[in-house]
Amino acid sequence: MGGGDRLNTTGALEKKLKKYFNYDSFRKGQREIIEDVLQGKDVLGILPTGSGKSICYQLPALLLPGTVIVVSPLIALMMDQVKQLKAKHFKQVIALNSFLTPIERQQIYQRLHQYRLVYVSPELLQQEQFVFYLKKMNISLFVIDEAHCISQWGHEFRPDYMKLKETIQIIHNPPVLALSATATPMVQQDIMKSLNKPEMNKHIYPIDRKNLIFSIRKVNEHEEKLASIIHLLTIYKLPTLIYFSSRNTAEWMAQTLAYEIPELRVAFYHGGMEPMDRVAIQQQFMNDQLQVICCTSAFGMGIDKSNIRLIIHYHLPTQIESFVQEAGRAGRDGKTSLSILLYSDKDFFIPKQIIQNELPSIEIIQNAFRVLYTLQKESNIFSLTEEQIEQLFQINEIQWRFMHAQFEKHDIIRDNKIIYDKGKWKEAYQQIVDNIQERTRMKESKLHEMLRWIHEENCLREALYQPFQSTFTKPEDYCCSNCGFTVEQWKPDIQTSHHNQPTSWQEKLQQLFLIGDENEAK
DNA sequence: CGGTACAATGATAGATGTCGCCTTTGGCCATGGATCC
Repeated sequence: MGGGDRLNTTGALEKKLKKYFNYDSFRKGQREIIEDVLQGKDVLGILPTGSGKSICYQLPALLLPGTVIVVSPLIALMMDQVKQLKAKHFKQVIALNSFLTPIERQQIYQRLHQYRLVYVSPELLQQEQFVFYLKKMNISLFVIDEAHCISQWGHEFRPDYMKLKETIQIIHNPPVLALSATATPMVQQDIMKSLNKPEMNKHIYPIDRKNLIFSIRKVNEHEEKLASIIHLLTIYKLPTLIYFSSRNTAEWMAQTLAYEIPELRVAFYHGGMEPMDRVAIQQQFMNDQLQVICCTSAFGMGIDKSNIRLIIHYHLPTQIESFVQEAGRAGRDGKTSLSILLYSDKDFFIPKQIIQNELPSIEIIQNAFRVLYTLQKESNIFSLTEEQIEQLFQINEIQWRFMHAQFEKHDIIRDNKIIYDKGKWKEAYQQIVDNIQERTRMKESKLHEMLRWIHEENCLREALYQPFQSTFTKPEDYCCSNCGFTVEQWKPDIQTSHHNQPTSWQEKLQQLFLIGDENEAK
């Protein structure tokens, strides 16, 4: 491609950007990624939150012939994006999910090629019927949004994330764009490996946030945590998230706080709640009708509230990546915000247990092979209900998902049939066991990394970002509790965070037109 | 003892009735979209 062509392309890019998204210029990273994408290269993009990642595929969707497929981890995220695009008069876009009736779904499948942008879950990509239609289409780009989910969820919790590489093959190898706001070099490697794309063009930008203050407070008893939280919430009436590793504790804290601080508007949020309730709580928090949410890790992805000022960790996550994500939900507007982790030595046990429960034990694997062998002798058809599986294999649903994915991977179960081969089974058993041991070791070392950070004596900021990138920006004023910061000296900017502050007419108009946050975050 | 999602299915309680039925004022039946496991 000659220089002249390049210039024309660039001009066209900006024109489209203005026309469809009403931005005058690109933000850092966007142009570089889009140019690579338009040239058909495979791209891995790590851009900080609020930097307009979605433009990186939405704009190419308008320019490229054919359809762009976007793999998204949450239905709510897909719906949100589609809503925003439709408000911008980008109509050839759809989110496919279980909210559609089977009839609607059929109709959409048949005219799928008419859409420029199609959002799907990784699970849907395993539906044969859906892939049947995809195969016949011209797919110009295959996007994985929130690509760290491959690494974070794909190995056990949502194994369909690990099958994306097969889908990419089946739909005739379109260019791939993987995007995330949080990925250590290790996670980047994992993403590229699981997509079977070792040669992706990397566009990595720093993700450190200089407006966040990091603070760790060590306590002896849980009562001290409660006292600390009550103290903090009495001083600071700010949009706040408190993270827990257990649903019960989150509920208990919400109730206790409501009792202890009567004027506080507080709620709890976790994955075990009704979908309707979850949406309601989230909305009330967004609209500043709720000030504090006691939540598990279920609360976060897709929460686009710019003025969260305080993140408290009552429990510690199993890895630094999760902590950075959760703490990073504060101060999206760039204003100084505070992350406080409350730690007692006993807390080590919870993440340790969670890690242990994620994968089946060796005994369970042995038993599973025995059970499968017995079943296979009677009939090679594998059809059991969930209850039967839990009974026979002594396993929970999540562990079974992992096992089932492993059995399919090693060709022990195929199309609900058990295929017996002594040699193959023996080898598969060894590989599965090795895999589990390796994964568990890795998780434990990640937990230790988290604990090492908690016990760090030098700058917390430096130690926190060190696994992610080589450099970071040191703030002028407050840095962390190891660099002389104490909670008492913090004077947050109350102006923008107080719920009674009237929003400007521009903001109201923006909300009305569902234009989203992309203009505000600087 | 502890956490994350999606899709697809079957059971269930509650609303509806392009003039539902029968009769007088609600009770009963078939139907098929939400909701809960």
